[in-house]
This record gives sequence, structure tokens and C-alpha cells, in this order.
Amino acid sequence: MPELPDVEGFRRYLSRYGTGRPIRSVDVRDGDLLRNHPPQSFRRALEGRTLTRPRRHGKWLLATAGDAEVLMHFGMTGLLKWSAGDEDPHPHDRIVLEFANGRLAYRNMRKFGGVWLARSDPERERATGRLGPDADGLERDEFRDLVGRRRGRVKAVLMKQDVLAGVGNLLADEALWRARIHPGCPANRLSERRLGALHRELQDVVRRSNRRGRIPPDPGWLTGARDDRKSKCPRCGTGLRWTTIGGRTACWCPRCQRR
DNA sequence: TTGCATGTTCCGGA
DNA sequence: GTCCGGAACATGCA
Repeated sequence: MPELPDVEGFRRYLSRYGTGRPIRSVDVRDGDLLRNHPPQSFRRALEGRTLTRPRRHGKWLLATAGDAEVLMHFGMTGLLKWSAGDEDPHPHDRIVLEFANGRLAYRNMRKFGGVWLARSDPERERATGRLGPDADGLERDEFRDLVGRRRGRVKAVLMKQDVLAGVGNLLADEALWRARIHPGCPANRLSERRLGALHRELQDVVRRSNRRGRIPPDPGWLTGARDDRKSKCPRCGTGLRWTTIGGRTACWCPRCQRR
């Protein structure tokens, strides 16, 4: 699931369950997900430390641990899960932080994404790659400069993490649908007015989704209709259409979103 | 059995 | 250099 709003939910979750007391031990149940350190040095860096300053940049969740920084990416199936009891670990729990009062699991079925440790800005950037400014709160002028100059299709541009960070497949489709812009339209052919509308709708979708920790699949949202290939546009009732843009399934309304 | 899935990266080609 | 499509990554589900 994880796009910007989901990771924002994980940030709050980490803040609630993973900070304020020291990590007693680290259980690396699947070393594949530790992307830039062997389990032993990862454990040494974290055990006895307290996580502080949980923060998010795009789809990345970061936290300070002593002189190091923990970086988490959730791929398509990652999440955080707290448990206070002594139930068996879930089979997809890959890395588990043990605290005195319970444990916090980095769970990830498909093993895209992972967990990194960084001790410097360059080391962090090697993990995350170049990231544009976070999509949440991006000012209109900056959005216009970043997105409006690109020749590529607007949906693909929105999803490029080095342009702006945090927008994934669902968020891009939702904002484009609301702004009535066809996902295949070249970004640099959008008028000022339409770019402004796209900016406004994206900010609104992000703000409302962040409160829920997900892009809500509610009535009135494209995200609430897109899974069913027989769905109609929640706004005008026209049959939705699907195609591939930027390697992912784009969903749009052929009546509301004309080329 | 096949196709598809909300992410990223790498490659070849236009 | 830019942009695109396709494949790969790993796993589960319809």
C-alpha cells in the first residue's frame, strides 16, 4: 500500500510505539531486507539506543538512533506492526525491534524496499537516491516549476521521486481525476490554470489522506472505485478506463479527463 | 496456470 | 541528455 499518506501513518505509529524507550535487542529474521549492513553491525548500532525524531520524506521513513540514522522503505507491501503480547511472529516480519514492553516489526510480504543505516548525508542519499521536495506542502510556484517544464506524461512526472517525493500510483490518479486532467497529457502542455488546479487537488488529497494514514477508498473518491473494472466515474457515471503509464495501471474517466 | 498487484532500478532503444 | 517500455526483484491472490 505505501504511498506518502501510508508512510505518514507509519511515522505516527513509529512515534507512538518505537520512541521514548531504548531498543533492547534487534531480531533480524530476514537479512535480505537489511540493505546496506550485515545483521551484526546493524544490531550493534541500534541495541541500547533510543529512536528519536521520526520523520518522513516522500515514501521514506527516517529516525535517529544515536549517531546513526535508520531508513525504512516499504515497497508495495510493507508496514509496521506493534505487539505487546507473546504471540508468534508473523511470517513476513523481517526485522523486529524489541522493547521492554513489546516489539515493533518491520513487516513486508514481497520484500521490495528494506531497512538501511546511514551515518552521513551521502550515505543516506546513496540509499534513497535523489529525492525531490516532499509532495506534502509543496508551494504552488515550486510545483509548477518542477512539474510544468517536463515533457513526459504528467502522471509519470508526478510519480518521479526525484522530481517530487511521495506520489505513487493511487495518489497520482486521484489528483489527476479531481483536477480533470488526462494522465497521458504531456506535463509541459498543461496551462497555468490546470497546473494550479492539479497542485490544489494534490495538496487536498494528500492532506485528507494523511489524516487517515491511507488514501481512503471511500465513495466519491476514484480510489474507492478503481479496483472494480466495471466501475463508473464517481462524479459523472461514465465507465472508467485503464491503461499503463509509467509502468503502472492508470485509471481515469474518459469524459471528465479529456486529452 | 496465468495475470496482476499501491515501488524502484536497470537496460536498451528512439 | 530525455523519455519510454520492458524486465527484474519476491510473494500471494483471484
